[in-house]
Amino acid sequence: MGKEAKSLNEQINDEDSQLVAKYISIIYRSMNCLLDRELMVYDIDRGQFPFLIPLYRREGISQKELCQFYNMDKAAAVRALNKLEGKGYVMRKKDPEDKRQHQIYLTKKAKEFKPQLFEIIKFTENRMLENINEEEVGQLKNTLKKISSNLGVKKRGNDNEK
Amino acid sequence: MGKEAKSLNEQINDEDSQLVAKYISIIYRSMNCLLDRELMVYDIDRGQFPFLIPLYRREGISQKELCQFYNMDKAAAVRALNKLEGKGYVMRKKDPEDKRQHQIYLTKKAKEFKPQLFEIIKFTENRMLENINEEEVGQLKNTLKKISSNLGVKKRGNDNEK
DNA sequence: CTAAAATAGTTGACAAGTCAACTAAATGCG
DNA sequence: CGCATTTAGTTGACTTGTCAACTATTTTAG
Repeated sequence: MGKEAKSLNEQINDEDSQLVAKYISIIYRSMNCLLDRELMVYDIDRGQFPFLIPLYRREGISQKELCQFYNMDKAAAVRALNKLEGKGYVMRKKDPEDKRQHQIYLTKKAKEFKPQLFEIIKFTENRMLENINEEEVGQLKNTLKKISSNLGVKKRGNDNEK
Repeated sequence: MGKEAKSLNEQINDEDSQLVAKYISIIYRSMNCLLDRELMVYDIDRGQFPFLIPLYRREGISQKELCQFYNMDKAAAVRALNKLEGKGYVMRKKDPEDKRQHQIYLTKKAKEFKPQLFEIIKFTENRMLENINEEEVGQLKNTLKKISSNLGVKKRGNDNEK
């Protein structure tokens, strides 16, 4: 196999190599690796930090609302918040008006971590979007938003019609 | 709960709700759910079928090449191919010229499955891209390709510089 | 030629995330 | 009211996928 310089992607260059689904999964996984590396020195993982973001805007929201923010399974939220609580980033309080729900609050540790976290988020976002101009990014977000909403809301376990 | 019609995303509508990273992960997960549902009736899972795609174009390629096609970890390929082999979709042969490598071939079962598989792939792709015109899709693929290459190749375990 | 380095594949341990089944509280309807 | 349904959260079992450490070949340099 002396000079097999061309990758499979260069040799096989048809529709199936250009699927949006393929790009999405490659980007998702690569992005995760990048985040793992950036977060390595901190006491928090890729699966947990996203839940802090909506909380920085508004504390006291419920796990349900956090799930909706990311269209994510309830079980994932429980587990991420358990870890965040264990590591001292959030506190859960029973909602006095509806004892099924929790109200989630940030600790001092989480508030102090905010600048570093947003630095990492910005870094990652910039890294992904290197050499892509602002207009193109705007168009991208627009299209991705449509795709999310095309796929959206059709979960089975969580909240079905009726 | 009475009239809490606005979701968190509608209330909190700043930069952090518009991150490309956020859209990517929402789309990735929703797309997986959709695929799981479509594949449910077949004897193959979401983690396995992607490896068939390059094989439909060219048989005999190695696990390494399959990994490169998806920028995926070697371990993931081993496991997916073990399942594909177990279910009778592929066969592995030792490459006679380099006994470290395997050459991977499709079975009759895999070849017969091809039309249904491509139907599902097309369905999923169409579902994601509903109401998005061709030009926009082209632009999207273009941008996603740039992002993949911005993130690309910087794996630690697999093949580093030098 | 031979020892060292690189490469393909494998395995174990782990994180993330889904689904399904469950609990407990709240709501709705007879 | 009081029973049935819905809802928020929890748990167990499972699939994907990563990293790190390992084996067995192959390649490279001395």
